[in-house]
Amino acid sequence: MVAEVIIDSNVSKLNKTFDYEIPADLNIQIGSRVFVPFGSKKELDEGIVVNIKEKSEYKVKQIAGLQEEQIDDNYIELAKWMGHRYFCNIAECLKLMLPPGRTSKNVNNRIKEKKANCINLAKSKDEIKEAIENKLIKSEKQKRVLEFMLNNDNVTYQDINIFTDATSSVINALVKKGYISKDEVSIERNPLVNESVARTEKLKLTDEQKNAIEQIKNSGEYLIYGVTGSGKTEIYLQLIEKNLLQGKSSIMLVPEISLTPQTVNRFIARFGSEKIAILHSKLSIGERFDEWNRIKNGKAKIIIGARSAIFAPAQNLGMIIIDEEHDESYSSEMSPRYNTIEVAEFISKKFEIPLVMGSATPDMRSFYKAKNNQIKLLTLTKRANNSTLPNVKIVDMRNELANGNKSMISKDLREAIQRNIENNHQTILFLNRRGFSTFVMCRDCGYTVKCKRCNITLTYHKEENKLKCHYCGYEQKVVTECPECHSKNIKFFGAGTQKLEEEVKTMFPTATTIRMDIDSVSKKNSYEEILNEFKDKNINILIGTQMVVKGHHFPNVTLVGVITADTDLNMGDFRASEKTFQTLTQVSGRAGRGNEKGNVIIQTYNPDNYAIEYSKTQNFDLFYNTEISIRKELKYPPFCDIIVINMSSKNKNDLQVSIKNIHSFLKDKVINEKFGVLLYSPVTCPIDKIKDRYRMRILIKCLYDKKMNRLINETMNYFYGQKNNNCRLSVELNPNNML
DNA sequence: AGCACGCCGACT
DNA sequence: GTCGGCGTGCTC
Repeated sequence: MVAEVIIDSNVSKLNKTFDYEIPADLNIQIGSRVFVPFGSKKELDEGIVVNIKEKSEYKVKQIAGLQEEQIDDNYIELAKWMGHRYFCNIAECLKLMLPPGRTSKNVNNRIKEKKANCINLAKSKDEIKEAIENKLIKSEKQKRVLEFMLNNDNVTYQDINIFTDATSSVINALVKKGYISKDEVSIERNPLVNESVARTEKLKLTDEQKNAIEQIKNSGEYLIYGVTGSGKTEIYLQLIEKNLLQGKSSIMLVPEISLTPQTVNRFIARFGSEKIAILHSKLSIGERFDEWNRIKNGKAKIIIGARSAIFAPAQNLGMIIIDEEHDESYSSEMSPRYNTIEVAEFISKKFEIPLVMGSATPDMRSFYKAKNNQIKLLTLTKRANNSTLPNVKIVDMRNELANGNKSMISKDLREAIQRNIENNHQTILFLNRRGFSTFVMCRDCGYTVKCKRCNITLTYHKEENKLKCHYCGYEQKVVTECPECHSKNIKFFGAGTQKLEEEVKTMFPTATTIRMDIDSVSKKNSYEEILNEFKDKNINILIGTQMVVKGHHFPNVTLVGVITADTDLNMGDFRASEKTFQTLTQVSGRAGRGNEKGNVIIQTYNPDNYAIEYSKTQNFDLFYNTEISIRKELKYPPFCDIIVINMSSKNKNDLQVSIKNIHSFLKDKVINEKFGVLLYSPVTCPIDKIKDRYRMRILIKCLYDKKMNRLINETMNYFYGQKNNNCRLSVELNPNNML
């Protein structure tokens, strides 16, 4: 028998199967993880069997080894489907489904690498010995483990992990073997066991909630559409419980940013931590490995995680829940650029289980499907705790300017903040732009300081007194003289969170403030710490970017101020209105979650824009009706799909030649085969250069069907089949942002 | 991606 | 003569 094997490689040219003979003594199935000789390499390559057949037309080599765990064949199909749909290597997709930390190269190589990493200089056993003898290893514990590795040939990757990301099972194994004393094991590595949470019982449901739970029985897709506070989470909890009683597991996805202890604790309180596994990006490889295994061996039946948790090896999966389904983080920006909702749809169809999505501001696509009965719509109109929606006031900033107020804060907002401080209530100010000011310009010649690598205006950061590129992270000193005309008349325009914080401090000298954006989060405190400090110390004003928008519950926050609602509107993307409405609705939802009625003040230069106007009453239906007719007229999703073919190169000319070539290839096909598609000419990307690479793209509007899929895959094969002058090509399906 | 093969210039 | 630079092409 012959196995078709996908070789573990990200190289486009190797994105196909290779045939290998199955030796009689190995039990090889579809999904088996194997070691195979490949090319003229000395080391074996890792591969995954995706098909088995009688004969091969090639002269085949033999499979050299087999690893224990294997991938469920349904997931092999998923990987194949993803590879085609999202134009990436099947191997890359398969990696998402493998145990964490065991994703590349063969075991020997990984151990070598880890050994090299852990002592930073050793590449072989001799070198490790030498390092130990010469006392280059400082920690006694490390030394003992290194000796352990030297004396044992069958040391596993997990054992080696102890230097960077030890798993609790490895630590325990090493303790048992006497290589580490018990006292040395101070790290409790289960990400959940941090505090004991008091158990909660089922809450009493409203009729709407009851109805929703009753309706969600069979396989199919469901959209729970309900305003903030309408009790979606309680529905999830009770659905999961139903599954649990039938011995089935559930996957619940939440946006990365709202995967906080508060969210998780609510589930622990209901089900206890033993049954729950958490997966998110902040976990170390070791922690992830432990959680993965608890899922795989069936101990954890409730899987809560960010998008990649959709690939968790759930046993007897009974349901998938996607909370805040409109959230951008469900579309992967990195290869493989998959859409989590689509992957979940695939899995739910395959296993014939319900897919439950929830949002207060559903994605246009989902809601359109719901209106057309492709998704079952379950509406929650009432807030569960009977709290009322906040009062929303829209302030026209053009009038402020006319009245001589040059500050970022309008008169109305200033007065409201003042009242809030006096009443000892908290305020959140939202500004979707970090840094101090957006750009630095010479007033005499109009020169603006840009990143040489990305061609993006640099942002001034006052604390560090530096100019930063928000795309590549490049930093430089502040200019005091124009490099072009040598004028000293340099001015800082626009305003970010840092500047806002400064203005707030001047305006309210006695108030306490705290800032939350990428800069303050990554520097000193974690995201969690900032929010806790805000809550526990009853800090007057929290100033932040998008981060403050999602899913937190602050009972004492009664005022939310949106400094500029227009940021998203002006970004030149067909989703601009949708994003604006979503953001405003979400940010408004932060106000008045306790007993006090909340107030929201939205500052804008476009008070008549429908996205802003409808967010005042959080009227999604009204917004949807307006937006959907615009989408239909201009032929945008959900009435079509958008495919973007991105190309980049360090050489501008090579890029132009290459992309023209691809464009004419596409054009011929489209004309000859009479596709109903709109193929646009190659254009320079809005950001024309990132990290020294020039960027151009071709946009295609079409219905992304099998025929279109084949055309794009043919185009990619055509590109990779010729010399490509250091040009890179990547294709995105319905990308999040069009920059 | 590796790795080999092969074609050409540089150097003992 | 042969060592090594890297352009080209293949991997079941």
